[in-house]
Amino acid sequence: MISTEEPQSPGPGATELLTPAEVAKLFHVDPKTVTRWAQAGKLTYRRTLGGHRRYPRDEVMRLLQESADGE
Amino acid sequence: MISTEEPQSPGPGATELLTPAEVAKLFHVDPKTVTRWAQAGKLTYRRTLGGHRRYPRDEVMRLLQESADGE
DNA sequence: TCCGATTAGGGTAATTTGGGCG
DNA sequence: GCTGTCCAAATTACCCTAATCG
Repeated sequence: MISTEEPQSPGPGATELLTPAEVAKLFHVDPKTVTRWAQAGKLTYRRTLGGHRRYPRDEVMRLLQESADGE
Repeated sequence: MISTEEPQSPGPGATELLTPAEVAKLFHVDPKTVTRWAQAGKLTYRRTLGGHRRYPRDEVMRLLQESADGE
């Protein structure tokens, strides 16, 4: 059975990365807020060669689910 | 990323979230009252990494219709 | 290389939280 | 029991310019 999840297949060893805007929309906060979370060590991130932050999809989705009260 | 504003369809696994102020305006009550509804278990919610509450849009809209009706 | 959209910074308002009171 | 308001602290939102992304 093929997984009916996201059609993204980065491949082995590669992590799906989300832009600050994507993370911001998931939490319904400002992209700047996501940046503060990263600076506070609440979010892991990688940086592009130009200095922009990219966030691991797995990390973000996990935190999003953990934030639910029904969890 | 084109500015394709999509107020709906946030994506799989993601729920559209509203701020306490938005919910408060929809119900015409104080944001504090919305917080009490959440604490009382009458309203499900998620937390930002900073501790602020975000409420599922569909949940709020459903309760809003129920309250408007003679339920 | 040019170009639109996004992001990084910093600084300042506005909102939210939690408790308590009426 | 339920709601609105006051308070202080913390968090988030919006303002700007310059640089980066695609």
